Amino acid sequence: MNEVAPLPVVFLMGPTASGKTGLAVELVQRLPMDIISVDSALVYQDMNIGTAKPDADILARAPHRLIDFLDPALSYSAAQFASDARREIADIHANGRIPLLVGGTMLYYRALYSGLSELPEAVPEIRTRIDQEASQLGWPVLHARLAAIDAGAAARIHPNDAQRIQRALEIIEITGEGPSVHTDSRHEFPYESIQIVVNPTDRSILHDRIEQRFMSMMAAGFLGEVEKLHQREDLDLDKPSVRCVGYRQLWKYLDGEWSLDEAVQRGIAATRQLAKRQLTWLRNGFQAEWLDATTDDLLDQAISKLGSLRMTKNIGSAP
RNA sequence: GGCCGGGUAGCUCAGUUGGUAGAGCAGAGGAUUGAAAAUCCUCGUGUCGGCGGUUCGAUUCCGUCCCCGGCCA
Repeated sequence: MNEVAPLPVVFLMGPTASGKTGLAVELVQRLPMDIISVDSALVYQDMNIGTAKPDADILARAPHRLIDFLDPALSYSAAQFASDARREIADIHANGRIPLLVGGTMLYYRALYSGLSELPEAVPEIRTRIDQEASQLGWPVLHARLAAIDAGAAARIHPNDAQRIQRALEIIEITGEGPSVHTDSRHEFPYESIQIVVNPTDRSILHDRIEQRFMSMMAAGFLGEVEKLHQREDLDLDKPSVRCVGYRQLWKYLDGEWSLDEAVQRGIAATRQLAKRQLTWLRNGFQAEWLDATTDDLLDQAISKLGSLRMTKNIGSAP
């Protein structure tokens, strides 16, 4: 085998409303790059306004892969993303171009970069059954059951964390063994990655942007978009799509639980909380270059970070 | 102008039979392996509206003033 330098991949990360998409669109118009979205909400069809999905105009100039292909009744997953993204990366490289991964779903970046263990995928019937058991016995009982089978996993999962207890029990049911015995098969990322974070230095600027964006979503017909989903018989608050920030809160307004004003205020708060969690990931889970989203020459700064990239397969950064 | 309620954490409010106070929400930090825009954990000192008085001690009782509601003029 001849020594071939790894092909480049760029991660453009940041919290919601930080301006990632705008920067990405400018980048692909100047560099030979193609965008792959890394976003668990943009995958859904018929969810455009509330997810801040790029419009047709922008997509014409800067096509995005892995958006707008899944019905809101269906679930996606980090594992499916990792697999889809690997396929798209290979395709873009085959065209002699550089994949620009843009988005705010940090677990997806991690699944792609570090890999996931060999674990079975979700089985809805099992989850439903575990939910029913939990409603009768309570999650602490199920947590105790997990502890008896896999003490390590139980120690890692808080007794109140229903979602993770359920997942662990699901793995046990399918494989006959606890999650701990399956969790050591991560891989090396086979590409040279450049990781960039865009974020306003001052949190209050991000908060203002989030509020303004939510208000313009409302002005653009966000409620009508949620109403259409609400009318469907096959959607409810248990669906990952409906749980998306903003959608969940407007859904509760449509259910008559909250006033519209309360739903909007809670939607804005939920978006700020999302941004905070994203920043926690970015601070602790990656070693990226941070750029101030509010700076005038953001594009130039980003381009200079990418200066060392090579497009073709046989030219890499020298050893 | 009179009467009745209220004025306590950024917001909504609880409470202290007088020993300087606590919830929810918001906010901050953290975790994160097939739901991840999800799920979960941790973090609460603030002239208890102002000024006087009673008291060893007042946010709590009394007086007075200010502000916000409601009713009556």
